[in-house]
Amino acid sequence: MLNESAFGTRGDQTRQKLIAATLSAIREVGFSGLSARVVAGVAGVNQALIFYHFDSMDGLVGATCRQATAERVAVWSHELEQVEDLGSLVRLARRLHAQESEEGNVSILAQALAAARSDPALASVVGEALGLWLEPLEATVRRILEDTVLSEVVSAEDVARTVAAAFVGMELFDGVVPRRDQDPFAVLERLAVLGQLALEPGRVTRAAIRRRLRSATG
Amino acid sequence: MLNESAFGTRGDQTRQKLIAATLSAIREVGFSGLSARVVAGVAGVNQALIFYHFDSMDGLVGATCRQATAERVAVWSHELEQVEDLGSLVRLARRLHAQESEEGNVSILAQALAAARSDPALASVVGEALGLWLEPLEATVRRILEDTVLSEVVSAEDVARTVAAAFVGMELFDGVVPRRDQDPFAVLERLAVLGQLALEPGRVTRAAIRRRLRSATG
DNA sequence: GTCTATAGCCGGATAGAC
DNA sequence: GTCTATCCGGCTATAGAC
Repeated sequence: MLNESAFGTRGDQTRQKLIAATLSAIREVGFSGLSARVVAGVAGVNQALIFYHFDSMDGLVGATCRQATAERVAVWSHELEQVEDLGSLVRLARRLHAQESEEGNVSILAQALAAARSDPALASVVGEALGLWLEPLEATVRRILEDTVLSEVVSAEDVARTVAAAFVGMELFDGVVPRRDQDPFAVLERLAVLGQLALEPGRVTRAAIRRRLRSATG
Repeated sequence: MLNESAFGTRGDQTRQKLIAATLSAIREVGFSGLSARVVAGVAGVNQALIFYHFDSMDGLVGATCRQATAERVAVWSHELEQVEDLGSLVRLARRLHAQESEEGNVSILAQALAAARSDPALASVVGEALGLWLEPLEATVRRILEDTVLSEVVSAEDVARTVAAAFVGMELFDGVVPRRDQDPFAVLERLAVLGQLALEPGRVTRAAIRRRLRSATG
């Protein structure tokens, strides 16, 4: 390797080890229990290297958030592109929830989101990360809304935002509120069936919606 | 005052001051920045009193969570009882979001929820607090679903849980993802109009739903 | 019940040898 | 780039006078 900028240099390996260790550390001790000592311990490297490579703990957490999100989005955005109707979206959400929450990834995002409420620096990083998710989701929502009465009632952007927020909220509820039924997405899946039914041409007409909206928005 | 167990004793005043101070402290420095010194400073009492009255910081946070939630629920459950249809529920949610998020209360709940993911003791307290919200909400949802086709498709409990989760998620998104439009609830309000329309008797029949559900749930 | 003082720990971060 | 050693500050929690 004559090129020094190639990947795989020792320093680069350390950086990657630290980022990976940060993720496992959050999974184990949570956002609040995170510390330079814990991360270094998990990574098996010296604690001082965190500050050499990332300047501060905030720097490390930010880098981890960026990279981890980009990786997860890369995996799922491809699947998101195949989705053409509401039912498929809910089924995808169900799979995403099942897999990612087993790995603890959604929980990490949720915790970062909560911590960001009182940490402007983290807020900008998390905002960026969330944008990575919202972009492909918005495209999918736009496709689903296309040619339905909904498209003239709400914007794909607003809906995508609401869907993502609900998804994160459901993740937060897991493990705190005991759940009798096995899967929160079962509810949504059944509602999606009804939604799709209602969206069918002729069932609810554009004229009826316009009339109702006019009288509702006094 | 001959009765020692009456409210208003000095110790009781201190306890209340500490709980109130904990709330303001979380609003100012966030869950992560919370400490005995900060709370005592805000309350204007001695730091050691926290441990005298609440044993530990966890004890203080737990007591605060319990009391603050009970107060908020008491205020809103009355309004929740008046709600009879989807549109009213969304409008109430909008007002609740506007008022409570100005005071930072929902954000506190969201942060507690996130922190609870890696703190079993906090998780049980927060779970209890969330239950206080879910109970009146579930009753309201049950009333809304009554006599609609939805009532045989989903349970009020599941829907209440999903609605609450979405609400908390939207609160978390605030301040992290920049929002172009003024109010996330505007989307829901318009969707509610459509939903109410679709629920009208005759529009989507029970028979149609059963048929569709059977073919969807392969 | 409330105060002062302090023990004891763990956190982020740095200096400087290698 | 990596290591050892260390500073310093903030944290929870307690002991003991009042």
